[in-house]
Amino acid sequence: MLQVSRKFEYGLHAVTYLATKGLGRVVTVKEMADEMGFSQEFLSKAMQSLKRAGIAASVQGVKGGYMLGKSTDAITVADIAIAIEGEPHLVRCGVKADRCEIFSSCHHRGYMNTLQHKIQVLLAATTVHSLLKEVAG
Amino acid sequence: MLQVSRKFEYGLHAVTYLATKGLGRVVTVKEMADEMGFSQEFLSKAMQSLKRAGIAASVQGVKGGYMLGKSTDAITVADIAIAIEGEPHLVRCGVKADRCEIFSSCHHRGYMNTLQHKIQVLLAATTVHSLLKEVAG
DNA sequence: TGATAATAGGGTTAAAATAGTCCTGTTTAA
DNA sequence: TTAAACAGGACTATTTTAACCCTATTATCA
Repeated sequence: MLQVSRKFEYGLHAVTYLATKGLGRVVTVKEMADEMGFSQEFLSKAMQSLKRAGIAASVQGVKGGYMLGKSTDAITVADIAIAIEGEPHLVRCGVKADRCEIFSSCHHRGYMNTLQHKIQVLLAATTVHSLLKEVAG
Repeated sequence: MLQVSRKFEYGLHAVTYLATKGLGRVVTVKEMADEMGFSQEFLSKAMQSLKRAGIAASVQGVKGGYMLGKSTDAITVADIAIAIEGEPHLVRCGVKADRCEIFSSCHHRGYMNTLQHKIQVLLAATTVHSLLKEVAG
């Protein structure tokens, strides 16, 4: 329950990595994968998602790679999560109301939706900029 | 990402079901499974977890079944989650530090631990009693 | 006292989600 | 025109979750 996917972790690490390299510097997926010990192909998928969301920008061709698409204080952890995992659905009936057999008498759907919103607020409250100031504990 | 397991949903529904039946009334797994459209065997596992955590109490033998083990305002959503899923680990390095390849230079471990704690606080802030007053939306 | 209806729980299988790989195409610097 | 990189579709492997099966135990009741 409530565990973040590896793809999200890769994406978050990649963003902080790019951030430490500065806004303009182009970094290859290979460099990041080697540096952090991730699967290059899989990290590549995460980068593509980040690019589509505008969080990263890419340069194609030889000497190509990725860089940040925005400043570090314009990217929140929520942005990265949504880019990589899509909109979260804490509880199943949020996704498929017709599948839930006790939909009409459900006692916790409202609560779960509220909870999901609160978690989203928590994620949106942290920018990459503030994350970089964190010390590993 | 960030989706609750079916076992937890079953458990939560079962607890609210027991709560509506009153503290003393013994209810069988069969009744709950039929009523809510769940797998009887799987719900049974969830009930066993809830019992071990003291959230539910059981009566064995014919005429046996489950009832709540505490009053509804002494059971939080966090209690149910921990009973069924164990302590949550939002991020992997919280589970296996030695497996994480960038442990020493990790920029987000501290943040993730804090985040996890905040989510736990959110879950602990809702009792079954307050949940029953929620209206499905 | 034996049949039955229930919880308790170990072990196994099935299904779904996640993680990772492979391959082909496109872009572009040198 | 070659090579290094991104882009992305399709596939496979692994892991996790969900469900099922089977046996044991408990306790009611005819």
